[in-house]
Amino acid sequence: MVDIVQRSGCPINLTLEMLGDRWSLIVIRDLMFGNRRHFRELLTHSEEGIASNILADRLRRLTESGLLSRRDDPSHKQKGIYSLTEPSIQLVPLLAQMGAWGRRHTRVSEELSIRAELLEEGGPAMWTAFMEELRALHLDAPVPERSVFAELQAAYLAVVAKNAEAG
Amino acid sequence: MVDIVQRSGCPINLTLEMLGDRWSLIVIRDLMFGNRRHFRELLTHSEEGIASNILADRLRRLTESGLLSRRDDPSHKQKGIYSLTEPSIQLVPLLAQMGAWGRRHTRVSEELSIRAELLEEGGPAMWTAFMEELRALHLDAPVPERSVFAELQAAYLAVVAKNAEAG
DNA sequence: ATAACTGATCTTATAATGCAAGTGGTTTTG
DNA sequence: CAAAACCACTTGCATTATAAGATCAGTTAT
Repeated sequence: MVDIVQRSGCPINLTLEMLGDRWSLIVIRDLMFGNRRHFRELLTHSEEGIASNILADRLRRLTESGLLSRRDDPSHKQKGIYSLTEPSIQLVPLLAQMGAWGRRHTRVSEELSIRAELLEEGGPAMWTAFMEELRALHLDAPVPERSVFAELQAAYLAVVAKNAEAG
Repeated sequence: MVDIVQRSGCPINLTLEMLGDRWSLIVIRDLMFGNRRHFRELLTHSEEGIASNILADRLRRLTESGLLSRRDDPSHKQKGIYSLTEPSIQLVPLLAQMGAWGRRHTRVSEELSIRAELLEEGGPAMWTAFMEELRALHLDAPVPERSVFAELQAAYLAVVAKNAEAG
C-alpha cells in the first residue's frame, strides 16, 4: 500500500501492491456500495472506524493511482466529491468474491452480509449490471434500467427492519 | 492482518482482516500455484523476496487461523510440510479475479501473467477443476483426471522458453 | 568430523497505524 | 452579524508492523 518499488510482475502481486492493505478496499467498498461521496461521509459512517489521517492518506493514494477521482463540490467550496473510476468499478467481481468467501469462512453479521449474499447469487450478470449502474453514478454514463444498488439497499433495509422488530 | 479485534461483521472487512496485508496471499499463491510446500522453498523461490521473519510470522498466523495446516516431514525431522486447507482452496476464484484485474490494470510481465490469463479464460469450470486438484494435492482427496496445475505450468514454461529464444 | 541445510529467531532500523487535538476556512443558525 | 457548527485535512506522539541481515541450534549428507 505503500510500496513504490515493484517487487514482481505477477498480477496477483501487483494487485496486492495497489490494494493489499487494511483500508484501501474498505474505502472503495463504501464508495461503491454505500455511495459515500465525500470525506465526512466516509469518515463518520464508517462501520470500521477509520481514522481521519488514514482516510486522507488513502484518498490521496487511491486518487494518485487512478482508482478514484476527485472534483470540487459546487454546493460547498471546501467539499470534494470522490468518484470511482473505470479501474475501480472493475473491482466489482473481486469484491463480490471477497464477500462470498467471507460469508462462508468468517463470522459475518446477517445485516452486513445480505448484500454479499445477493451479489453472489446474482452472479456475473448481476455484477455487470451493477458496473453499468456505477458508471452512471460515478462517470457520466447513461442510467441503466436495472438498479442493482436499489436491490441491494432494499434487501439490507429489509433485514435491518426484520431484526429491529425481532430484537 | 494483525488485528485480533473484529471491527465489523461485514464479509469484505472480515476477509481483509484475515488476508488484507502484503504477504498472506503471496504465501498462499506460492503454495497454490507453485506447489511450494516448505519454508525454505517458499523463502528462496519467492519472486518478491519475502524476509524470513515475515514468512515465519505469516505461516504461523495462517496456520492459526485455519488457512494452512502443517505436518512434519517424515524425511527430515526439522522440515514441516505446509498444506492448503478447504478454506484456502476456496480462495481460487478470488485469486483468479485478482489476477484478472491485475492483468488489466497494472504493468504485469508476460511470463508471470500467462497463468492468470488462462485462469480467466477458463472461467468457473476451470476454477472448480483446479480446486478439485488442490484437494488431491493438499488434502487426501482422489486425484481428478484433469490437471489444471499441469496446464498452467506448461503454458508458463512455454512462454519462458519463447522469451529465452527471442531474447 | 565437518559442512551444508533447516526452520526459525534476534537485532536494529524504518515505516505504518491509531488516536486526540488542532488548523484555517465555510456555511448555518439565532 | 456574531457564534456555533461543519468541513477537509494536518500535526504530534505513542504503539505496532515490516524489513534486512546476522545468528542459532538441531539435522542430514559427505
